[in-house]
Amino acid sequence: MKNIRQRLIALLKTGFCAPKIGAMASRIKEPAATIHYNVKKLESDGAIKTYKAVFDYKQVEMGFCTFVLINLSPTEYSNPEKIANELATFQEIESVDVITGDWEIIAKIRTKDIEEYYAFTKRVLSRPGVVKIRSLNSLKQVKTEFISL
Amino acid sequence: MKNIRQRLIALLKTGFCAPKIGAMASRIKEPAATIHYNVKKLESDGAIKTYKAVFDYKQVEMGFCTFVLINLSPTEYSNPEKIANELATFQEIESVDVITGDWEIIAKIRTKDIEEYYAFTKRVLSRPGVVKIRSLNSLKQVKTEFISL
DNA sequence: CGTAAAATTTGAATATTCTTCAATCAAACT
DNA sequence: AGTTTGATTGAAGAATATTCAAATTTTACG
Repeated sequence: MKNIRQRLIALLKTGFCAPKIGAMASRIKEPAATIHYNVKKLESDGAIKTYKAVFDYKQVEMGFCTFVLINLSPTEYSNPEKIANELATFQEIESVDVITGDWEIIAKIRTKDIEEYYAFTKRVLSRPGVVKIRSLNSLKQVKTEFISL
Repeated sequence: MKNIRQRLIALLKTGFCAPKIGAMASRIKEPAATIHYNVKKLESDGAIKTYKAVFDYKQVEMGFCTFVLINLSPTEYSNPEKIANELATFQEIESVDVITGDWEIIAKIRTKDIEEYYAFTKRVLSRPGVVKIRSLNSLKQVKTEFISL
């Protein structure tokens, strides 16, 4: 057993998928060549970033989900995207947004369990520029990535 | 011109994609039949929910992104999932979670612009059981669905 | 341990689906 | 109206996925 499963999950999480031209063609009752043309156009316009899989994250070691609100130090206010971009590099982070209101950044984080989450906060969230964080822990994931669970 | 584009976006947002067996096979240097077997296993285990496209949402009329924190009335505390499930039915809602802390639910919402968002709040978020909401507006989307933008 | 059953891996044949292309049609602009 | 650009289409060809039976590995259990 070569543990191919874990490597496939890593690949499918962000890519290695393709549109089903024929299935869409029959769904909307247009010729496949027409669908093909329109999909290629979406791609070349840059409107489509990637094709990927959505998982039942509990089954693939990413079942613990937390939203983290982050306050930056005043020195970072001129460029909140710097820290946002740093956070975005971690594969545990599903999303990062710079936001309005009492907090500067919101990040959505997926780990296996609370222990891994604790390790992640120590490793990643404790960094210069981050002065305060608040964790909102997901008790129940009802919908993710537009997919109801 | 049949405006096929919009219909394709709607389909690709939640499905109508498939894994690229051959590309993954060469990437991790294993036979295509092996990759095929493992992917089908992930699917039959229910670990994979769907294959879908991720968009540059600004280009597809979903550029305005808001996180909404929701307080429920005490009568809903016994079953926060009821309202969470109701919210999940709307295609504007990317994610819904029941959470710990000062708020019961967090939802991520995508609309074309602030006007559409305002209409959405009036139409959807103003409902029995929801007693208070706070909107955190995204100023800059750095990463979504594990994809850096 | 040892053995049987179950699960996984694999190459090669087959089946399915995508992609291309030249022709046609529609829209936009002078 | 005429010209250019963009969109649609059927059919041929190219590429990719799927199946299957055999070999191998892992797991379960006596």
